[in-house]
Amino acid sequence: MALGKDYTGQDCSLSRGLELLGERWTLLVVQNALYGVRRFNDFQVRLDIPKAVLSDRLARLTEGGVLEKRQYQPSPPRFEYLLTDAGVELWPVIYSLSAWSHRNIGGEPPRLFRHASCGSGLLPSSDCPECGSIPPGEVEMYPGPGPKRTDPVSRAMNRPRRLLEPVVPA
Amino acid sequence: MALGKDYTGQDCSLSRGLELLGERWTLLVVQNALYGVRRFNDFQVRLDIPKAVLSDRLARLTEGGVLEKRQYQPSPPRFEYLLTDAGVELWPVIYSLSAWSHRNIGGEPPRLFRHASCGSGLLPSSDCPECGSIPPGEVEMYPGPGPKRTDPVSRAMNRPRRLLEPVVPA
DNA sequence: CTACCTCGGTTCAGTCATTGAACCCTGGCT
DNA sequence: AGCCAGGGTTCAATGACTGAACCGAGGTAG
Repeated sequence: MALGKDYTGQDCSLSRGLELLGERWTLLVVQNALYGVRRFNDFQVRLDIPKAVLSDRLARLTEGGVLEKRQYQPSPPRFEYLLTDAGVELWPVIYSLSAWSHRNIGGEPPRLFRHASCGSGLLPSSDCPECGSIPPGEVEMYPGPGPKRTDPVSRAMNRPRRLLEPVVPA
Repeated sequence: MALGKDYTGQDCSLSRGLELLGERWTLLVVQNALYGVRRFNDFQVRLDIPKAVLSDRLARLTEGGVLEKRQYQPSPPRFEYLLTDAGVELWPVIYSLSAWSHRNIGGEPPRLFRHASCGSGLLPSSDCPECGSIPPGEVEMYPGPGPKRTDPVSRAMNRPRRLLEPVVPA
């Protein structure tokens, strides 16, 4: 990750994971991909991230097998970044870290999550208390009490929706 | 986190969590604290981290309520850093990210984990497949097939042991 | 009493990453 | 012909990380 140096000498899987995912912005990009963001411009608008950094992060995540870059129309050529299966498997990591942060740092969450088919809120592990482990496609996201961004991408995301459902700004 | 700028403008808990935990080395420090490392020097030896950075990370984690600094002997004055309850709650986050990295990036793990009382390996969520959610104190860590560091702290850690049990280098 | 050792740091110059603004190119649209 | 959108690249300034050197309090061996 940062500073050209990797975590050489470290012997654990975590350090290898952090080389790919541990840089600034990277996990927020993955989070937004889970929320349905797919296009360069939409990531940029929603995250307020410098374009050069976004470009780098999308490229690394693509190399690393977390995202896949696809052309979604031939002309003008336009691209989107989709989560791979490996990328989707990051949902429990991202949710559990969000949940930890909410419990231990505070702040009102702008978005809440529930199991779409039974309506239960999720456990910190991202499991459903009634049904156990559930895939992200069955998780419904809906507005919570916290403050929300007002850019078009965030507004499109604030309507109740499943994870992974593509965001289409107005 | 990095660059004096925080993730201002972001509206999610995750960004607040990453301000505290998302810097280089921070999560590895917490991981090693879960593995039983407590002293400045032991972190430094095991992680090969610049002392200035370690000093900064321990201070931030202490401010942030993840660690607690304690003097464990009066003379000469010596200190240790213990995980708070909030810090211990990071175990599922760290384990699930490690497990993801192992599945999706590869490499042999130097350490494996099982539920001490029933002997089952852990699910990716860090739950026991037989007993469900278990506290870190009931997780036993034992050597896996992967390469291991040979510094004294790592060697002390490579004996089978519970999470959180203090590491005592030879 | 002196020299040396450990622990737990701090200081500092050099290197590398991030930022934000400016620019660029392709291909529509008017 | 001129303008716009999407998806980037370039570049100077700023800030973080690195590694080596240094430091001070308190033991301890000679």
